Amino acid sequence: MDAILTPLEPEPGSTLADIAWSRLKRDIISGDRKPGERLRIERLRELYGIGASPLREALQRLSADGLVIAEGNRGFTVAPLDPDEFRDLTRARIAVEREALRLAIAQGGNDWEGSVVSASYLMAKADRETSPGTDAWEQANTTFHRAMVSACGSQWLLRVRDGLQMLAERYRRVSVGSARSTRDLGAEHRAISDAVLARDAETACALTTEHYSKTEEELRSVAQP
Amino acid sequence: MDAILTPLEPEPGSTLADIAWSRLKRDIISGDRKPGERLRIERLRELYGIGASPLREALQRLSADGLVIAEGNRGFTVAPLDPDEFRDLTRARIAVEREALRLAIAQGGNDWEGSVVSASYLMAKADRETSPGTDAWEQANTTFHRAMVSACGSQWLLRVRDGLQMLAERYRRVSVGSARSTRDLGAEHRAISDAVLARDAETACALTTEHYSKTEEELRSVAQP
DNA sequence: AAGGGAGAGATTGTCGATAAAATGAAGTAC
DNA sequence: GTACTTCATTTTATCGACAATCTCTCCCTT
Repeated sequence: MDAILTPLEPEPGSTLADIAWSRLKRDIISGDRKPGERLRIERLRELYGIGASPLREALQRLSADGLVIAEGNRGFTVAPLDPDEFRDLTRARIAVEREALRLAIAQGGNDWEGSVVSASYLMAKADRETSPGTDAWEQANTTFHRAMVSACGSQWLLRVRDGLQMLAERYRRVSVGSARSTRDLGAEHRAISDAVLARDAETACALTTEHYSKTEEELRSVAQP
Repeated sequence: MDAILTPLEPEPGSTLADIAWSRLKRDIISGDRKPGERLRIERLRELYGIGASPLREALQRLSADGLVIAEGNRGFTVAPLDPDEFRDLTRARIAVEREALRLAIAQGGNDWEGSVVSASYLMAKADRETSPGTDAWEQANTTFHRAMVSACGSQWLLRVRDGLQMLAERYRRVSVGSARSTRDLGAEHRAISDAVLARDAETACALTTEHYSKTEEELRSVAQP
């Protein structure tokens, strides 16, 4: 009896600041808000129909997340994209992910194995039917890589990993399209999940490292023609 | 000519939201704001003499940092301390720090070696003259461990590391005092910096892992008598 | 051409009003 | 006595107007 008149997400415990955060995040990651773009409060108010106070709170959170740059008395901008920063980000991501992967492979139980199989199946489907840059593919990719490490046993390691993955996703989504890839991503994903299910930590780490590095090199070559 | 009448930090580009963030952070880490304590805006306004809007923005940032819990329509609280979470945190911290340490040892140049020597000297002094929990010791400790990994070559890895270190510091500062330690922290620190300067990555990683793990176990034994 | 404002425009912060939600205390039915 | 309502109180979240502060540009003086 309450499903008809719901002008905004009626999720329990949600505030306008939360909604603004989640929408801005989505739009920045998808490239809808361009890197370097100034985020003027007045404009955002019109765009999102949300008042200044919740918007400012959301922008502060996003600046802690690394998606937005806040400069005192000079407002907010979408964090710029920089090939060197993506290299840096990739290095950090590989470092964190390798450790998480080793821990997950060492400690994961049956539930984890099940989620790995499930995510691999959906990833294979997405690799066949869609391509990088689409919402569907990106979501499958996010879920796939997260499933591999989800049993690492540390919520904090996962939280850190998720943050880095989010930043990397923005780089990929914005840069993709101009990249004519010769890679077989389906094969790479399959190899990773095979190694994970075989509990071969060293191979899984090596493959994942290569997987992320290749993406980084690919985007680098696009940025510097 | 502007150093006399400065009621608030006159640092360029600083806003009240920044000041509120930094003060709240300091007070939470030092244990001045107790774990689990409710952070009512009205009360904080009186305490810090800052309006509601900048305070809310600061609290949102702190919630992204992990020091504050924000629950929609139920306000903000200082993140609680939980021995299990500290174990989790320590695991994540060790994972990140090991990778950063390996990278720094592999890539560090002369400047880095110099900063390691300098930080070790000051750490040794602090280990002799102060004890864990004091501002002086904690600052030396923070600088010491950061110096070891500062040449890792990834700003993002450092940023993540700093965030975890900050959270861990709060656990240590709040829990210390009740702990009657039998450790020789000076010796542990010396061993670490020796291994680092000898470019012995494996030993340095092993010693750092043990160093952090011992702290975690010590605090665990305090929490469950 | 360098330096120093003046002033326009943005950003940040304050305050009070109001809406929305959670809390807690009675009260009521069973 | 327990569980469920109701209702007043308190807390939180949001808005909108205004004030204060800062930034940046442009123009003027020297």
